[in-house]
Amino acid sequence: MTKSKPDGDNVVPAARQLASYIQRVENVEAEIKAHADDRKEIYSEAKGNGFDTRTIREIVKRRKLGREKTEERDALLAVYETNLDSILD
Amino acid sequence: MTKSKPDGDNVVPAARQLASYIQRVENVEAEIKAHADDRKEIYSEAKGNGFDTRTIREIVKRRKLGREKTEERDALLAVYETNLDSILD
Amino acid sequence: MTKSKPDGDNVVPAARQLASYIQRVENVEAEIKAHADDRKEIYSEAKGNGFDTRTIREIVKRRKLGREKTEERDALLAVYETNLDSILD
Amino acid sequence: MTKSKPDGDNVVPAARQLASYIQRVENVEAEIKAHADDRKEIYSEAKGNGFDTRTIREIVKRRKLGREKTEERDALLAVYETNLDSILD
DNA sequence: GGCTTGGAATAGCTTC
DNA sequence: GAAGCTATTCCAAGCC
Repeated sequence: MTKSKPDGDNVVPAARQLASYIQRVENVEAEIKAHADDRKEIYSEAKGNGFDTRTIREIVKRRKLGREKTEERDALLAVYETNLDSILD
Repeated sequence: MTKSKPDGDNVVPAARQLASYIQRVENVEAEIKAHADDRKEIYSEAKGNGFDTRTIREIVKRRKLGREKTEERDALLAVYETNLDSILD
Repeated sequence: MTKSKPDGDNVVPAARQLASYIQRVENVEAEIKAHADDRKEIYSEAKGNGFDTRTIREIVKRRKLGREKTEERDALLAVYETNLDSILD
Repeated sequence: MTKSKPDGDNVVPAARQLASYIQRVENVEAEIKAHADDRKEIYSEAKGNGFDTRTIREIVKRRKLGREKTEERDALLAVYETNLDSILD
């Protein structure tokens, strides 16, 4: 036997550490949820004022991606669609 | 004509309002991302200390669901699996 | 007691039915997986021939949505972005 | 100029190839959708006969994972939850 | 081999 | 309350 100390010295600290991780995760998830609720409210308010939330979401995405990449993707899409126009549909 | 005011009095305010929504969404998304990064770090730290993050995630989920519902689901799963044991595999 | 028949007359048939559902689901999921693998191969081949798979995926989505709705969405996005141009960034 | 041939000799074949990929993808996606609908119907039928579809889905997942891994995960979850019992809640 | 993108599934919200 | 849509989460695979 390599140790004479009771399990409590190993297991319990590990359990406490595990509990700590779980509570920390639960705390940050509570924050995330609060902000997600805020966002939902913003969209709800925008919708109430006649804006299309889908389009707003898309704009937010495009801005996050960056103007340059967004334009590249738009351009490539246009090329592909132009080429297809004479063939499909 | 019901209005003599130029469009600017309508369109521009709408544009400003749209811009405001977008910025508010971007602000809360920045907060969400910060907290999500925190959570990722907690899991990373837990993993570094030998914990299984998948299991921790599952526990977090089960706690969020509540003890009662969790136990109900466990019980039902056990029933179904017991019944299947004599038939499948 | 409302019934003198052994449980087997109720439980076992239910268990058999449950097993049947599970196997039917597993069968269709095998089919789905096979086709999903096919799709992956097609994209892989397209990529090997120099096509951008992200753009192809987007085109597939747009075609699924339908030309009309796609154009509506594009148009609304353009309006929103034009209005924002003078305000944000 | 390295080539005297008209663009058509390059662009159009590429366009045709692109169109071919798109149609092949659309074909396999139609198959996938058909099978996904089948699966939905199976679950719907199971539900109509009193089964809990969430539990059936879980069983299908567990069987896909394999008995061994499933039992390992269950065991680890039990260990973690036992250790937490004395600390959290 | 890890990390980041992409796909699938689940769950929640919205709409009818 | 059912059904579609959206968003998030989870998992796998491909890239670095």
